[in-house]
Amino acid sequence: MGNYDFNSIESKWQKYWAEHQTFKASNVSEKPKYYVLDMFPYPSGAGLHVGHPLGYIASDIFARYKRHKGFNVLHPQGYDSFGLPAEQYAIQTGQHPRKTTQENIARYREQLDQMGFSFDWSREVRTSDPAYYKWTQWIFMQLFNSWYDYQQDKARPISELETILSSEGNTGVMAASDNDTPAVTAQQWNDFTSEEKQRLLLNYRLTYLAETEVNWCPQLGTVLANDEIVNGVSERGGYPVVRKKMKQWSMRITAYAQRLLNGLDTIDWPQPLKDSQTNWIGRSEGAEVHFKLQHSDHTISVFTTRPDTIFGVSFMTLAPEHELVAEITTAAQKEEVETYVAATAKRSERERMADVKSITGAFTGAYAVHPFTGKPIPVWIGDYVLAGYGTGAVMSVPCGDQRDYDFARHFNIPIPNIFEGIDISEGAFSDKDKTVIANSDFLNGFQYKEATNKVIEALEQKGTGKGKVNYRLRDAVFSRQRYWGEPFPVYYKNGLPQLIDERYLPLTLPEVSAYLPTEDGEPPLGRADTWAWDSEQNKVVSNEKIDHETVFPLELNTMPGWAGSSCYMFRYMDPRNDQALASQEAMEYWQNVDLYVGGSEHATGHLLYSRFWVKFLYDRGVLPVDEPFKKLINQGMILGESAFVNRLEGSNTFVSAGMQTGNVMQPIHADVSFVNHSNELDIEAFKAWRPEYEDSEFITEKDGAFKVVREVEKMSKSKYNVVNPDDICERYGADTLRMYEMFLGPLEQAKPWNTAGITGVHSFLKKLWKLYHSGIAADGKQGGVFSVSEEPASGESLRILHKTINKVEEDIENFSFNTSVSTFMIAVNELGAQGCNSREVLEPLVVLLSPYAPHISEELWQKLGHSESISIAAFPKFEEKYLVEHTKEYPISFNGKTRFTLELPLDMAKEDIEAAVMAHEKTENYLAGRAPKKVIVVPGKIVNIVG
RNA sequence: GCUGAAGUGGUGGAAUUGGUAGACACGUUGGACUUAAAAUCCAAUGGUCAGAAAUGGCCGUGCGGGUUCAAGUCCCGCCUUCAGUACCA
Repeated sequence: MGNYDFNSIESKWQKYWAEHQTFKASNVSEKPKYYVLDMFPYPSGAGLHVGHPLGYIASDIFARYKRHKGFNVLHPQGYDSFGLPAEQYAIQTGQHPRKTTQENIARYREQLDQMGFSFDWSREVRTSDPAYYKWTQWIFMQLFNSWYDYQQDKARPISELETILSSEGNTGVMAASDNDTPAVTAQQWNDFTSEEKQRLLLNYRLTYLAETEVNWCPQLGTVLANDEIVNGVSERGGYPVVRKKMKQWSMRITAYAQRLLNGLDTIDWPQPLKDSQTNWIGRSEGAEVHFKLQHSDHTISVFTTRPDTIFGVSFMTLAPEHELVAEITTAAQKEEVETYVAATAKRSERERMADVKSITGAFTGAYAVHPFTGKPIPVWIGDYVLAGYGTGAVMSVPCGDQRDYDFARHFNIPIPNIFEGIDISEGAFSDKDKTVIANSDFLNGFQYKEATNKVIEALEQKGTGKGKVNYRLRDAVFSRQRYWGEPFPVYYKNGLPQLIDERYLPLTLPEVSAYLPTEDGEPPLGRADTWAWDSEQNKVVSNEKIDHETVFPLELNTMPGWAGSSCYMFRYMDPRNDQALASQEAMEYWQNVDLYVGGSEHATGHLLYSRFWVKFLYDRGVLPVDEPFKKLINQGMILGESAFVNRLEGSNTFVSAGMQTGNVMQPIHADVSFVNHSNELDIEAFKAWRPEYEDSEFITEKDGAFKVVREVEKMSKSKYNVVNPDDICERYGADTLRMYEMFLGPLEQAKPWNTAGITGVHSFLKKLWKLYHSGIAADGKQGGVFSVSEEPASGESLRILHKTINKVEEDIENFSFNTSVSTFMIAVNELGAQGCNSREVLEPLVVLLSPYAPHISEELWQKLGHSESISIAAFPKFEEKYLVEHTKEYPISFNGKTRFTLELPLDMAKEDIEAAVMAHEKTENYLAGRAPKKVIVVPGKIVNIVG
């Protein structure tokens, strides 16, 4: 019957599925819905390596499984196709990013198709497609036109705020707003010019333009959000990042801090991921305390989590960037303070982080007044206080905080002790649950909790402070000085941002002569000749037409990468709708994503931002749900096994791994394709790789082989350790690749790719094929096995089948796909040994296998006599009766009475059971009168009864 | 430092959640088929001791204690590795 010709089987079914649109999901169905989504890929020029599809395979198994289970499954795919790499490639080559992006997408699609995924491609979206980013721009506009009302705890239209302002002013408004929002009465508001009104409203809008200190990356020529910076350098490229004041769009995500936190309790995500979002949001409870300054009208506000230690304050510290620093510094201290401020400003984020140990600061000469004792408190500045957290100022309690303690020690500031019976001569005591407060007036004798409540009460009475919850989360900078991103639907009239009318969306990206910033430092869109908005004709016109009446300059920044990915999961529900993000019916039907699969690196980026946008759109009545992803699985990364050849330092001689005797070696990456599975290097291939290696010497092992050193690293082109899925599919087939990736280990764990092991899975599929066609079982026995017969199945083979169904279903539900592969192998071996060839058993087995190995399953299913696609077949049901019916009952007596009966497989010999009982009677357990609760019997082997 | 995850054969990893530790696979060794290689198939494979053998004994899940008839699994105390985060007041 021929060999297992996976290449032709796989292309045959892939073609069949495409032609029949087998996986096309309908928005109208009687079936229950299930939405399975992968984090969509950024199509890079390098194509996919074997690590990328891991999550797609897992989600595809789940999607196919759910279809079998009778669900209407939505399983779409698309591309996150705006982004920096395409733009940098464009800068180097002059090639339009649109073109490279299209080419990369075509390549991705080819690779994805090859792996037999059951995506509904009719719903594909691309973030760089104007028909798609129309809705990204639209959401931006909704944010611009909204404010956050803490009283109703939701976002509301900005027009409602205007109504409130015109009748009551803003004093009663509890809204998320800028810190320096001035108080305005209704009278003042109504007297405002339209421009003044707009300026005030910008303080409330959920996306706003503000002069903020941002992370500027000179090499990339753009600002970065906090989550795009890792260890003080840019995530992409690893370039230094400096602080810079710039006018930028920001998203008022801080308004949603508490709800983003609360929502975590309602979703089924991995705990580590929830933890990192919790930490990122960084809620802390405490108090805000206002310290009046001596000889000045100014007040310094601080946030503290330990208001109970307020009597331990011996100084205050401001961040060097604090706005009051210049004003409060005395003439005598001016020079010292200015020198210090200048010195800290010059230091990059990275230097500051690297050098946390050294203590620096300066005295301002100013004194604050203690709110309770009235004593003067010296005000210092120090860079251990961060401008971006809390109020940028702290009340320093050296006895209770190690940083304050170190600072006080360094500058000889007194360290009063306010803890009863605690020695603070060596360091601060910060364990708040183990102290009793002393030397603290009305707080004496109280512990942390009561003392905190009392202080807050007292502060509120005096009007010098209040209880407060502070969040670490910052508003997210939303502008990027890039070309390849969504343009803002914004133009500027007298420097004030105006939205273009939503009827004229999308505002499409203009053409530019080059993708670099302009000479005067403007973003690339500054090069566009046609980038002005005619507010009468409502269209983009040439910059030359800009005037003061009707034609205005458009925004030159573009949106960041996360803009397009924050709501794409809803667009899939109705991707071609040009009237709405998606129709109400579609959104009501699909609700939100039931299963989302992707990497954990998006914990504090995409996964936080999309939750924010979804909550916002829920508030505004656009979406019916307020969380995008009900359940989330993080697939682990597949790592590469790099190969290093060692070169003698400064020479052209390479030395095999076993022949290095203490010489200084320089490891060099060799392409893994030159190395076989016993770590032997193909010297000729290596020589031919680079001209400089052509004449190299090679010191080999005694047997003549040259061995490389292996090391596990991230899979990357630059490390020459990339394994390509195309090659694997070509050689072993997609079904083998799919099953092997699952077999490699637990889905959520990082693990190195090792091609050697793939033969195990591959030969399983070959065996299955052979078994069906030639009836030769795995153990070589001939028995006509699997050449399907209509005979009823034996009890034992039904038992094997249902054991397998039970285990595989359990595995899929728990995402333990790795153990299922073993289960299939065992089942096929056992059935082969049984000589089972009944259709009754084989059909369900083939269906059961299909989520993992869809192509071979489909092929065998067809051969079993079915003409319909396997994906509409009913999933085999696990029926316990097959496990039960084919077992025998044995009564077990205990202390003379029959205490219970045992269910055991039919093939269990009676002698074994009797031996078990006898063995049990000798145990201490029996002698102590304990009844057994479980009996373990191994046929022909050890027997054990446990109590 | 803090948070989280994890330590099981030569390797990747199983273990019905307290009940035969090492499933399944890779690798290795031996064998079959080949002139040979590849492919394929079969057998053995945690360590150790006894035995010609069948077989049996002992030790074994990072380390040290504990609970239990029974611990990879639970409790206490350590060690190590990885990941995230970091002067967050």
